Amino acid sequence: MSAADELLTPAHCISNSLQKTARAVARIYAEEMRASGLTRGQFPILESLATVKVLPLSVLARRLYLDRTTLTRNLTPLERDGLVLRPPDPLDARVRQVAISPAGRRTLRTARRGWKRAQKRVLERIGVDGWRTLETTLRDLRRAVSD
Amino acid sequence: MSAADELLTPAHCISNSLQKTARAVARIYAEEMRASGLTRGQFPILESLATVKVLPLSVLARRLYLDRTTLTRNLTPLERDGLVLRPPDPLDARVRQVAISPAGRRTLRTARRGWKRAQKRVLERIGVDGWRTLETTLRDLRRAVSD
DNA sequence: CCCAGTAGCGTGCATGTACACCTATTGGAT
DNA sequence: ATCCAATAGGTGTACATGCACGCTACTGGG
Repeated sequence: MSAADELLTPAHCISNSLQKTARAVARIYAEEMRASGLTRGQFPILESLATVKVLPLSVLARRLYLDRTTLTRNLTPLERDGLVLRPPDPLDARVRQVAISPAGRRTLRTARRGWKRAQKRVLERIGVDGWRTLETTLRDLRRAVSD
Repeated sequence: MSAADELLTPAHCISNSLQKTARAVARIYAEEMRASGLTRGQFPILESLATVKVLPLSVLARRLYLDRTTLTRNLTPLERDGLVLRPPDPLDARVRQVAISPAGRRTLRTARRGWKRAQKRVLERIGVDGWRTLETTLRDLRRAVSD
């Protein structure tokens, strides 16, 4: 009888706990960013692209802890709206790179205002130090389950 | 210039951090539970129903931090496969209750074995004490943003 | 130089997520 | 008794997620 047996009952499911919390928090961000036209899923994609020229799809997917095929789908509306470009890699015809467009940068600047409001709202509830600690814990957890 | 200004840049997005971690962790559970036929989203629904007779849809949705209409969709495959029932409330014709069926309980028992393997795998990585702390933090965060 | 193996991507399918909008029922106010 | 605001729920639409499968292009050993 290990001391951790209690944690091996479904009420303590790590996956569900994360999922529920992600849903609850995501509502705040979705609400504040609605006017920008970007969803809470599209925003991190554009943010990742903002500081680089181009990235292969697979590399971007890994950074976002997203399945490669999921990222392909998520890029569809962004490409349709002209916010991202998909140039080929001149050195390897298999690779389709991803890049943010000028229109994408403009949309991103607008969305950042709503994002900041949401981040502030949640930070007020959780506390700055609380988030610093939690952020580290979550990053460690992601890495621990992804090797 | 507040000490928290650094946390108000998108690289420190609380929503995305939770979302990424939830995706990374969910893969472990999906992998271990695949054979049971239950998804990582269906499992918490059946678990919630296992300890009660019936629940109104809205009450169940609130407990899972799910939008009411999302739960309606998520119940569709469960009802189709005979794992949940949707009896009417004899006292209020507007209410459609949700209940687990005997077949649902059988499936749930099988799925729990896979779930336990996944939970063990993640607990090994994060550590028992790490999860105790994180679990509390996440529950507090959910409640803080949901009032 | 050729081809087997592999790497990078996209699509079909099923499920997950939530907002806008709709219908039906209820219970209280008049 | 009637009306109506509030409540419970479902549907249309759009985006999110990832597995199975298949295609094309590169790569390295013979």
